[in-house]
Amino acid sequence: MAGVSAGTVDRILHGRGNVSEAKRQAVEAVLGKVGYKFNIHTSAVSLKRGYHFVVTTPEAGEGEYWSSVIAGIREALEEYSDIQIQLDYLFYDQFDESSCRSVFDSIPQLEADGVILGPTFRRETLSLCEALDGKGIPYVFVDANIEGANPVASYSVDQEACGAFLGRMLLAGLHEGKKILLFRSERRGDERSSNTLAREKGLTDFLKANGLSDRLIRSTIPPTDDAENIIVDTFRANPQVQYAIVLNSRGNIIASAIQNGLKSDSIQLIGFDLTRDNIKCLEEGTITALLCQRPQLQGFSALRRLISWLLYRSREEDERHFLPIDLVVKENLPYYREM
Amino acid sequence: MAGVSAGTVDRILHGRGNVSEAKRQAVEAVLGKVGYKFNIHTSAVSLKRGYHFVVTTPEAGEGEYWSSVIAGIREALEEYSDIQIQLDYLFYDQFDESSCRSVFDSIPQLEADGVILGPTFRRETLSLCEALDGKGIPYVFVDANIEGANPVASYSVDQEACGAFLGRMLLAGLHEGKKILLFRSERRGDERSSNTLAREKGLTDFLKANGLSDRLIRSTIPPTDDAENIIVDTFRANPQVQYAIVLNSRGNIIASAIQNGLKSDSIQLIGFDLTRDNIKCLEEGTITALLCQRPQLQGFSALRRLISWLLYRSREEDERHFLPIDLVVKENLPYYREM
DNA sequence: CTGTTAGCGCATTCAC
DNA sequence: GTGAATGCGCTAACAG
Repeated sequence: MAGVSAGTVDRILHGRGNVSEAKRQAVEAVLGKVGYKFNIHTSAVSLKRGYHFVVTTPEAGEGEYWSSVIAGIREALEEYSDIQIQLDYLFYDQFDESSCRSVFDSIPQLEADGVILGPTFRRETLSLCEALDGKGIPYVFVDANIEGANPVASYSVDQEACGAFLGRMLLAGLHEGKKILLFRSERRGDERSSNTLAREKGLTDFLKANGLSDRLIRSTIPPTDDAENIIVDTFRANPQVQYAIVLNSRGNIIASAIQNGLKSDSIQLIGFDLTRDNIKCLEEGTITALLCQRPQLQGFSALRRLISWLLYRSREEDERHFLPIDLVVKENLPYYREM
Repeated sequence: MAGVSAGTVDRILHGRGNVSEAKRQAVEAVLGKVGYKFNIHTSAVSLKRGYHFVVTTPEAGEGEYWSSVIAGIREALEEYSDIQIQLDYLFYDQFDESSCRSVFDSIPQLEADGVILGPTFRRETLSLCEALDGKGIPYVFVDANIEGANPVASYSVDQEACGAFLGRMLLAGLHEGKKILLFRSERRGDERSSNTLAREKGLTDFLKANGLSDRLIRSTIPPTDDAENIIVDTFRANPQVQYAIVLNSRGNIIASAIQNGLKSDSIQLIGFDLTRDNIKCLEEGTITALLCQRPQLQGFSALRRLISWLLYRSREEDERHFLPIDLVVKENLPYYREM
């Protein structure tokens, strides 16, 4: 239609240059007129080369949060199995900044075609992103977005909204004179994760807005072996507690403490994430509800985005994607096998 | 690898016959060994023919439940835009059995390649399915499964689990001595929908199991113009009500009644489905929570399943798919734009 | 029953 | 700068 060959159209589609301005305009006019849509699958078939991606996240123990993200990445790999993709997984210790640094430092030298990045430490992440920017290597964030970096996209949930959502649940169920006990976990050398902090901010803002601030009691889970005893003591010292809250995925620890030390079933426990341990607690009824953030979909979307970026430099307006926040209880759990 | 031509492999892959047993076995052995995976997209490209599907559901007014299902179908159409698909939409009146019958009766003559079916009336549905079975036309259910039919697949949620889920929410929040007011809607000539009945069963079973049966009050929304007054009167007659429940997508009607006639903000209203009216109520705070059943994903999955069935006779073990049950409140609503 | 040929949208290579 | 030729997985049409 534009009087040019397939080769020229291909050069235009991929912005490879070596095309005269006149032909470019002619072809783009036709493309618009016929509503051309790039076909990523036939493209992949004829594409000879493969891609090499690096995936770097905190260690993903079986049944834990990050392994769901990885599972999502694997599903995308399956979905796009017509494309030859090699993945390198580089895990770091999310409680050890120097472990993160040494892993991140090694990544730019790998000359990957793209990186999927589960960030924890802001400084290390920014330094890695800067190096990747310098080499023109695209990267995508999962689980959290880091301000100041230039990712192709990020897939996470609005953590403050999570906190507010949690507040809404409490508001709906809190009885006259009862209290909310919020457990923070304290771990070796760990400044608390930014996700957890954002959740707490969302929660406290919500409680304040609804006049419930004085119902909130804060407590700390020590990293020591006698944590369970201390948790039990905290509950004993606060018999008015109706809700126990844990803002990370370790709700199962509180569940065991209640179960073993308190033998109470009047306390409602709300936690985060469908980890294997948490699922078990939900089934047994020792955890009432979990807030979840579609980790599989995060991983899936991240890899898909890298592929579409590399095969076709598709740009979108807002590349900060916020995924839904799900509430999972015993009754809807069986249907929450993601995707 | 099996010493046969592409044509023979193609015949085997699609079970088109005209292949000797020996070659079939040889090829299938190789297929298994190399982990062959059918590529639906390149298949579609070389496929000359298009497909013609019929979609038949209750009328899908803008912003209503069924329009989300349709939206999901449209998304799948987009996703598989490399395949030429023509869709015929045939809507019927879900409160008028004879409307359904006349629409369903016309479908077998259309000689479609496949049908997506949103069932309401059991008898009409079974009769249509029988006709389609006779013609070898595949069909997929959305929103509900009808026992006795032979669909390629069905995509719905477990409605009893929905009811139990709802019960769980009530159990968590119900205060001492407070009541639950369940509204049933009564409409012209309408036996109540089987989905609504299943939800009610799930709810009542749950309440009974948790010793809350005596907290439940049942009421009826008449189909008349003075419905709002009657609803208000019901609330006035039951001042102990803490929760109001509507098991269909018309929760917004109760919301207006409370808002206009009662001016109370102490009643928590829980409904179903992210319809436009319900979304508005959620944002305004007149509805506390909605249970949702991924209507878009239902539609999307249904069309995708028909395509994969026709392009490749992929069989799966259990083709009764139960989608997740989501809880949406004001705080997570912004992130629930499906898919 | 089976193989060959042509062609789908796409990417690459190479000659001009 | 540009177009022609080749090949990817796949299906269709046809010859034998």
